[in-house]
Amino acid sequence: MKITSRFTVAVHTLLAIYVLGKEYKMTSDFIASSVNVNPVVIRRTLSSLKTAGMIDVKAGSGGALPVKDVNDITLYDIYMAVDCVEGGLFNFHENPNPKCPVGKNIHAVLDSHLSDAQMALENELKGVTLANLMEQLNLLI
Amino acid sequence: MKITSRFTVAVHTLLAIYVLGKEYKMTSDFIASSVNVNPVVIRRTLSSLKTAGMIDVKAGSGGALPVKDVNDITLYDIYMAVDCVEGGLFNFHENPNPKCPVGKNIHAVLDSHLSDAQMALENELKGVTLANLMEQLNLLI
DNA sequence: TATAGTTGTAATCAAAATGATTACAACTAT
DNA sequence: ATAGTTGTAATCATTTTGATTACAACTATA
Repeated sequence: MKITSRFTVAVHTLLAIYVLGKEYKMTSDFIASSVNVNPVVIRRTLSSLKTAGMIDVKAGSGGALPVKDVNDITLYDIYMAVDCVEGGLFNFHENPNPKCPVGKNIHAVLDSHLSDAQMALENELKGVTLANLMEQLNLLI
Repeated sequence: MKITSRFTVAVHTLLAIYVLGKEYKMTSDFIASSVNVNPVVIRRTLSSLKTAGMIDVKAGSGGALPVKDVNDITLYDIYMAVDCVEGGLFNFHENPNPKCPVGKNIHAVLDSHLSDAQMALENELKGVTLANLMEQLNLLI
């Protein structure tokens, strides 16, 4: 299986807010039409990003506003904000047989390698900031 | 979401075959009781591993046998053999709005970074061989 | 060659996760 | 007071997963 699209939706949402926020009021409806998903999906995303301290949203008045500096938001931060891989990236079969020498030790043998692989992925995400993405984006607009 | 347990099941299966194969006949039933899943799940796993050229299984006579050298099987090879992330590790929202400057360019901006992250994970898996795992396992048995 | 023990695979099922959608209360600016 | 929002619960359909049943096909061997 794959990592939930909540992640790319959240990145898209932040880019929209930071890039278009001065020109438009960034309501969930507006963002939803850029991302092309249901506005409720965006409201949930905004809620996560707000909890993570990246943006501000107020019920009633509406419109999301940037809070954090673009250099202080990495892809990893966003990935964490929307709970992509709670409890580890890899699924593990539940009850290996403890009476079998392999079943008994499979976790001891495998866990650290899986964790290393997950960390490698996450470190890569830590190396990309929203500022980087905006820089790339501005060259294309 | 997470990477399917087919992967850890396959690693467990190979370890069982390579470590216990001299002592026992490695039928799907036998392996299933070590992994603690349904024998059919193991037969499907064996089928994938056979297609990848790692083991041999014959209908009728039964019992899986090692084919490849343990130094020539990495965690990445196993991960590929059981199709963990066909079509990319990350889900992407399907139809970003091409009329929006962000929607239009979100793929151009994001794809390479996601691909880099996936490659970082996979490179880590390439660095671990079945020989490494067996070495660790033998210290514990 | 008949048989017992396997594998290969299709079909079905239940469970879990995901995202879509509806609905509506609560809030805020004007 | 109102219009436009957000926040969130509830429901739904879809997809994916792994479990399970069932059975044909195959092989060694008695």
